Amino acid sequence: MDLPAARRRRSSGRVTLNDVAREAGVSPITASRALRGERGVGADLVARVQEAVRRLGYVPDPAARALASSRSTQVAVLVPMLSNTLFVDLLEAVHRTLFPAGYQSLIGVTHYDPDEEEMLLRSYLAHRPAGLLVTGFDRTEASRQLILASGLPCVHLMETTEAPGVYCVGFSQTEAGAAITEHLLSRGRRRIAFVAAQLDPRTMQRADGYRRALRQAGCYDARLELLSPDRSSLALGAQLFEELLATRRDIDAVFFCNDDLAQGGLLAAHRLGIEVPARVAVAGFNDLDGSDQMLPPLTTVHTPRFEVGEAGARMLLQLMRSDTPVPSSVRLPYRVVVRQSS
Amino acid sequence: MDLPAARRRRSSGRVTLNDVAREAGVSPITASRALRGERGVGADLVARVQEAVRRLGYVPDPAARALASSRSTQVAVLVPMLSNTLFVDLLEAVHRTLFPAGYQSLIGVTHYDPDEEEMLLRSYLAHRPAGLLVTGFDRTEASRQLILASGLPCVHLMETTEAPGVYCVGFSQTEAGAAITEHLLSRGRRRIAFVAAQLDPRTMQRADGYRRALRQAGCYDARLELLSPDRSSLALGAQLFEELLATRRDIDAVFFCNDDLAQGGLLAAHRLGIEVPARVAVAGFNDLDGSDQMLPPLTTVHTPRFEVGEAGARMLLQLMRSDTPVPSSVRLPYRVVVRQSS
DNA sequence: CTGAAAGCGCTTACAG
DNA sequence: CTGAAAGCGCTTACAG
Repeated sequence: MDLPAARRRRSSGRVTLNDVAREAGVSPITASRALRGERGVGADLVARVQEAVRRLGYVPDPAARALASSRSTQVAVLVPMLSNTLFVDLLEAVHRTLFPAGYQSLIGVTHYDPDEEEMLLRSYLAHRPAGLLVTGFDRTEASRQLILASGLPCVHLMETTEAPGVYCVGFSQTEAGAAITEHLLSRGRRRIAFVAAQLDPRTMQRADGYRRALRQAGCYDARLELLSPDRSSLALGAQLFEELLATRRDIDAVFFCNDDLAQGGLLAAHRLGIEVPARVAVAGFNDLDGSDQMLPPLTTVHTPRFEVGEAGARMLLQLMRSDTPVPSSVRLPYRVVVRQSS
Repeated sequence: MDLPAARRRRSSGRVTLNDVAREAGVSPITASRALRGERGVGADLVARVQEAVRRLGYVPDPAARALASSRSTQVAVLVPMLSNTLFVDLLEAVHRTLFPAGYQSLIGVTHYDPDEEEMLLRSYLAHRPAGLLVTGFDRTEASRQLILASGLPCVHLMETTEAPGVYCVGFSQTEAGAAITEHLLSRGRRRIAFVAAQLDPRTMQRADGYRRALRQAGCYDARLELLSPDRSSLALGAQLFEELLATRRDIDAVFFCNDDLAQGGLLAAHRLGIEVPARVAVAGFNDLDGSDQMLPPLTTVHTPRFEVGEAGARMLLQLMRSDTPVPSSVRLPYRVVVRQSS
């Protein structure tokens, strides 16, 4: 054991593919192919390899695999913010779909900042992920180039486009915004305010839907929009609702761009003694936890984030297998949930 | 270019450490050392290497690094559930501390299931993380062994122990549970109910604190505990509150083990026309988003999850540098936040 | 303080 | 359908 070769060993005692191959009486290449389910390997050999794996307790080394194949089993998933529970649900669905297929989610939170997204992208791309899941289409030109140059399969979540070669799963934020506005119109409301925070692209698409619906009804009034770049929260919703009521006294409805704001607005209405929906109807967006518990229960749009996460992950799985998903753009249904606040 | 050697090339065109070394006129080993800030490299050489890195746009390959050093720059972080925004805050603080130091968080969600934690641990350990951040101490024996056998630095979050060799940052869930109960006692309440969901270890520690405080005051009554193994949510809080009021009519206060339950309870009280705090005082735990907006604003315990995340990540950073953190167990302060619900 | 050699544990590309 | 050789891009261990 004092041979130079032995002294140079750095072996960690880890069970390697070589050990498995020897145990199964095949070559390492065959063992590798058998493990990865590459077809063209005899069924008997596959069985022998799997048995050897079980007996030895072999665990493949992702680092070695990534180095040799220049592709890991990690999928980078970029979302704006976890305090918006919408994205927690999305991640949950992504994880449930990807993990059983052998992929880990490498979660990145961009805080709605394109520059931060670009930085995360650089960092994660170095890890040779097997694929990319990103939120929406709004990013820096450099980010776009990074994604393109990586040549990695990439699926865009939450929004859709028909641009060729772009894979995406989402729903129409604009139409959903219009739908909830039309619901308020159908209740006889005419002075419908729009209150938004964060002002990210999807929020502004909802704003577009709101505007379109009101213009169509001949009720649009730009002064009824209250937009704040601050982070969305119940407290901000309450504050904006108060501000709205103090400055636009004739409104008869409010569409909040997210349920947390709407919940805050509803609580503020209580505090101010403003009757909902008698005096003002209130609607939210996303159908988050607690909205059905509010007083009165909140009318909102139930968005298919679980479905988006699952379908998006499935599409990515196809791309990673070099299959071509058809269609490349999937638009999922949302649902207006009418409760007592409108 | 038709030499056998050339035909076998798989080069991805990637800029490698070799390129950097050549550009800087040093050996790859020296370049490697200079990049990792290993001391014992001449300052002039370090500068030349860094200049070459900049010029070539070199990005180190984490897979190759992990394979060669059997250590990656990823830190596995295991939390129970992201729908409890407590853990979103924790992760945020962890990421803010680890990322600038060159580490990525590999987030794993256990869903409060020790078996799922074990599975995630196996999967993540294969990735040779540089360190481990786990929630609490309650896990399978196999998980414990996996962590031990990995030899990786590991910091436990949210709870503390004085057991030697165990690194942890948290606060006393038991004392915090006792403190909020004592606050209710100090308000003259004597029939104080305890309502809990999920029933994870930390929830049960809060229950212990509740019991201890009430026993000390001679007010403990086991029938005032309402424990549900279901997932915590506003809806469940509302339901449990109704159940409590229907079956324990003489209570004068409720301590909910988490703010989401308490918020649901407060909303249920409104619906039922039960005055808070006149008829029943209500207290929560964690001080989550919206608790200050409730009607009335919720009395709760503000828990130091940002601080736990940051201090825990810092401690892990020390361990990964092979420093020995002193002390090995850090107990952070919580704060009883008295609002109008009590 | 710097370097030449070997190796980490896989997979790719070629051959048969 | 199976395999021997080379290589992925780093770092470790040894030497000077």
